[in-house]
Amino acid sequence: MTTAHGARARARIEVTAAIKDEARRQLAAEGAARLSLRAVARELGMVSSALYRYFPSRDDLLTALIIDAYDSLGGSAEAAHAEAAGAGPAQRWTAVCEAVREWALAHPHEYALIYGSPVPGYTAPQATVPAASRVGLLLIGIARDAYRGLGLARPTLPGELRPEAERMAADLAPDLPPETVTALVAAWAQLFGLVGFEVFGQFNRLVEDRAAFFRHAAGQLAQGVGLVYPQRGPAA
Amino acid sequence: MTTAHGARARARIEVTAAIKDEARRQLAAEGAARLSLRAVARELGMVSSALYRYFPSRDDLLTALIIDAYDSLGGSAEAAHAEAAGAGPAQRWTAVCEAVREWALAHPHEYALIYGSPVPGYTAPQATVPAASRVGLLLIGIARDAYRGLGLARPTLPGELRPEAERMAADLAPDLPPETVTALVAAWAQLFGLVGFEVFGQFNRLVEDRAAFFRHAAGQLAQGVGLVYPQRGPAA
DNA sequence: GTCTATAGGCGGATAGAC
DNA sequence: GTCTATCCGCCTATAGAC
Repeated sequence: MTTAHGARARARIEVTAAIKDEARRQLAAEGAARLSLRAVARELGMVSSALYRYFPSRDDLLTALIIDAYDSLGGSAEAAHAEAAGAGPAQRWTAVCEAVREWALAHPHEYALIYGSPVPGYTAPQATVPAASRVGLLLIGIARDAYRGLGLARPTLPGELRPEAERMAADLAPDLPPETVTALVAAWAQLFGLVGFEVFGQFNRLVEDRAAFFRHAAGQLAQGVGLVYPQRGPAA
Repeated sequence: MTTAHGARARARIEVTAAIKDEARRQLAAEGAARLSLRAVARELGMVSSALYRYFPSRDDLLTALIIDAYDSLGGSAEAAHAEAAGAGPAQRWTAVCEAVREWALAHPHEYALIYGSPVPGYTAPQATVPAASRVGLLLIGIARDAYRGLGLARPTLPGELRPEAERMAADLAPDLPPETVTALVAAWAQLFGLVGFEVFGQFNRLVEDRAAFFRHAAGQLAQGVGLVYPQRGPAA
């Protein structure tokens, strides 16, 4: 019984994975807006109606792909952060940014799925939120470490923005100065601006040494957040 | 003869405009990837084959929409810049950034068309380049004015990036310091990161007073470029 | 869980009459 | 420039047999 159940469960997992893999391939060829259950089934040698046993609709497949993409990106970023564990906040910041960039360049279509144009007619369910938050939480954590270690400069803030800054801080990181939280949110958006421009080709014929350009820009972002005291950790 | 020609030419222009208008409406409903000549024709009470007299293919219609979008955005930005003509570089910078943001919020689907995910299978022809460059040229012009008026701080640049910076400067603005050109390109990408996050909904439940948030962030971008001496112009 | 069959659509693009 | 007709393809989703 358990064996049979186990085998069935295993088969289900494998087929589900195969469907998602093929769907990802199609994401590259057709884009999320034209992702088609039928085409996925055809490519897998299945019949389209069989897929409905795994994903009740096209949108559910899309949701699964989105969560996978966020988790894949989040995992890469967390791994890079863990590898830089001994370094100072500025280095760890840059390590995370570079991991985001590298993941995006390696998975442009999944990047487009999560940070590109929304798919018309589709709205991501709340179930995507935890996975989507991972990179942001990582960046907040780096700022928090710097703050606790007094390695954080406090950015300036116009009075006009103070109420909003306090609201954001209460929501995202009540233990950090509102100025820092505001700068973090801005840097987060700007990071994906840099990455998106590169992935989507806006830097074509404009920036050649994109790795060096990005490294510098990411460092400037760290500075904007206030991570200005690069504390060398134990020897690498 | 000339009258007949004129009438025909006028009719052609009007129908072309109607096709593009309807196509823009569909962009909102379906997205660029699913833009369909047939659906446009249906909505206009035409027959699909008639559209081919105006646009030889779906991609040509897409190209026309892209150029229109870039021109619309560029025009808005240029108008905002002209209105701020008397102000200092930092104010003019912020005016242009805010015009970009407002245009994007007013035309989210056209924004997605030009700065969102690329449409799979479509590559924009060189004909889009001049329209696409307008905002960038405006930003370069502001920095140039500041530079000529000695109102420009020179950003720092790591040695690693110097060759690339010099290459970019030679391409984009040989009269400006390479450090400035590099900072400009980064700020340009970051500007669209901020705008994109807002337009595509990444700030939902996160940033509430988005206008104030953006104004501040745009000002920080200006500072990163070196536009730090706000010279008040003649009274507004 | 997979199959066939079916309903009820949709698309790009072309030929050839008018 | 617009029409009809046509080629040949595509899609989501369901019913019901096995």
